[in-house]
Formats: sequence, C-alpha cells, structure tokens
Amino acid sequence: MQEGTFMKPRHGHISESCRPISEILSLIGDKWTSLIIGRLRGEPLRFNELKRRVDGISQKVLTASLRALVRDGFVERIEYPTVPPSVEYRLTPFGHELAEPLSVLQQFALDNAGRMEAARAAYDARTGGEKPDRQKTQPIQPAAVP
Amino acid sequence: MQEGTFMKPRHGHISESCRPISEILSLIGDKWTSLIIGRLRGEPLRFNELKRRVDGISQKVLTASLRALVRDGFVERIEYPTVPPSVEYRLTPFGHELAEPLSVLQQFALDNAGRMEAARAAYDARTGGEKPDRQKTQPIQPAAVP
DNA sequence: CTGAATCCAGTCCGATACTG
DNA sequence: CAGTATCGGACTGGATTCAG
Repeated sequence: MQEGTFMKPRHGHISESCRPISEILSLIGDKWTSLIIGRLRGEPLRFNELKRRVDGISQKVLTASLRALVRDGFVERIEYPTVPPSVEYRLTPFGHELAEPLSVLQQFALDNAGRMEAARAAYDARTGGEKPDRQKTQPIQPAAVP
Repeated sequence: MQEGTFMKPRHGHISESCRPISEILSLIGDKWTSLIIGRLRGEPLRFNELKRRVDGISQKVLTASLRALVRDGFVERIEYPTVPPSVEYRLTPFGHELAEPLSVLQQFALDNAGRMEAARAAYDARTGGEKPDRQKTQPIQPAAVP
C-alpha cells in the first residue's frame, strides 16, 4: 500500500505561495483523469461501463483516479447493494464546474492540432533533421459526447 | 541522450482516435510548463530571469521545457549574440492563445482551493481517519500578473 | 550567461492474478 | 461486477558537474 493506492503527488516541494494551482494541474495533467471527467459529463456511469468507454485504462488506474476525484469532491460514488455489486460514478456540481474550463482546453487542443504539428515539423527541419528522442505521443479519445 | 533531452511523452499508447488532447494535457500537466507560460505572459524574459521567477525549477528542466514549448510553437527563442550570451524567451501569438484558457483553469483552482480542501477533509473523516498515502501537494506560485 | 551531460531517487502505470 | 495486491519497466525531475 504505497503506490497505486492514491496517486497524484507529482508536484513536489516548491516555494511558499499558492499550492492549489499545482493540484488542479497535476490532476488534469495525468494520463487519464481528464478523460474520465470528459466521459462522465452528460451521464453517470458504472465502473465497467466507464472502463469500456475510456478504453485502454487499467482497472488499477481507473480505481485510483476515481478515488482521487471522489476525495477532491469532483465525483460522487453511489453504491447500490444489489446482488452483483453495482457502483455508479457521477460528476458532482463541483465536478461539472471543473469540466467546463477543462473542455475549453480540450477543444483548443483539437482545434490547433494542425498548428502544433506544423510547428514541430518546422522546428525539426530547422534543427537539421536531428530528431529529438521525444517519443511520439500516442492518440487518445476525443473530448466526450458519447 | 535519452532522458533530459526532450521530455513530455507521459501519455503512452492508447486507442486510435484523437492524440492532440493528450499532448496539450501532458504539456500543461507537467510540473512546471504551465507556470513558465504564466510567467511569460506580459513580458519576455531571459533564461536566468525566468529561472529566478519560477523559483525552484532546475535549469535542466527549464531548458527542456522551453525547448518543448519552442518546438510546439508556443514560445519564441531569440538569441542575441552579445558577449555574455543573452537569450530571450517570449510567448508567440499561439502561446498567448494557449495561455488564456490555461489561466482560466488556474483561476478556477485559486477560487476553489477551499472547496477542494474541505472535500478532502470530509472524505478523510468519512473513511475513518485512515489517511491515504497521497502526498500533500506542495505550494506553487500564483498565476502570473507581474 | 546559457546550456549539455550524468547520476539517481521517486512516480506512473500496464499486466497479471486473486477476492467478495 | 467492482475492486485489491504485486511485479516491473518507463519516465520525471533534482543535484551536480562540465562547456561555449
């Protein structure tokens, strides 16, 4: 119990100033959390349904991410005591408030993908074909809209 | 040459869909990049001046982050061939476009820090004092506004 | 001053196996 | 169905040292 249990440290010690910015940023900056929030906009989902929609996420990471979101008050976890266990996750009003500016950023990314790619190509050409070792970032799913 | 050279992979392989969202998100979600963008709003800065203002960042990470930002077209690097080398970094128009929605998110974080903390306290109380091992996120500097 | 290169601890997260 | 436990590889980023 010291690794996949809660996650989201990411930002270590800095000066003495703000703190909440680093929390939000590390929240949306991790690999999956912002996608989870995107999928949860519009409708509550059960664990495995959510797992299917995010597609590619491991249950370990989904569990940990959801717990962090629940702890921070962005997601509500509702457990139905049915015979096969059933748990529903939904965005809280607070979570929807976060989802809104977040989707703006996602939309910006979608709208400007071409510009970024062009800038990178130009940069790589300028630096003389010496490709850096930055690994190509792999695809991800669109914002939400299921 | 395979580590501090270019950074920003973070998001590995996922399905076959979007990709740009993960790029932007991993870009701003890392420990320092969004702070750098925030400091660069309003005025261009030289390397060490920027390093001083971000305060706590190592030159290795600052160098790598700046290079990634330049490559993606968000920051322009201007080298003055003076006797002590002088390099200026400034946001491009594209960079300012990114900075805007980003600052909205930062403002959201500032405005809702209390709510997040309260939610966490409530959660920790509910789960019976069994504190999770999530490390307390440390402070960071405010948005920008120099 | 502006970086590049190396060393290295701490994290993230994917795969797999097991439980109520 | 909804998790928990563990192993292991990959990546982040801090400190330090060296160079143009």
